[in-house]
Amino acid sequence: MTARTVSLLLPTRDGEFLAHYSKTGLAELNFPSRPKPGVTPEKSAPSAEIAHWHQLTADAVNAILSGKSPAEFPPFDLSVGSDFQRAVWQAMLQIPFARTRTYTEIAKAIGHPEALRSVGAACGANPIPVLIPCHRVVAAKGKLGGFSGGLDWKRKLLGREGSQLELGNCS
DNA sequence: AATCGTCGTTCTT
DNA sequence: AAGAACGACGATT
Repeated sequence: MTARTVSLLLPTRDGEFLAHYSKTGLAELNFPSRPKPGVTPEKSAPSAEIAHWHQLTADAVNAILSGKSPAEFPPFDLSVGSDFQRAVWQAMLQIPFARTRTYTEIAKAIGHPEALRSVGAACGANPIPVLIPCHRVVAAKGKLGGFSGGLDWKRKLLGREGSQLELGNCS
């Protein structure tokens, strides 16, 4: 029995994202090219509370896409994740705007210095990309690592934030 | 370039 | 319930 969620379109200059809200907050955010299969977006928010959350989500997403630090986030519903995954996602939220961390640094930050590979898996399982900035997690030696939404998005997001990418120049 | 260590999650018995 | 396989990694050979 899956928890009921409300899905709303989120137009940006880079296409229409799709945001999913549970009873307690934003539960999932999809990139334009990867809508969650089998869901049809609502025409409008069914409650003032969700309308407010959606406004906050839209503002935050648009801010980041414009290279600006987001002012405010909606509440997140991260109840789907395991303890380990939530710890990783929380750690990613601590990464300052326009900065990056390596998978190893995140692993150390949550007290599992050896579990860096699992950290990568948890990044891929992040239900709210862009706002939970999985794009700011990069591999060691300036390598980009991977990205669930496609590496082009990771580059675009980091570029918009003005992060310095030292790619490929480390042979 | 190929291999190995490492560990949480997911898929198979 | 238990074990094997699989990674958005990193270090070594």
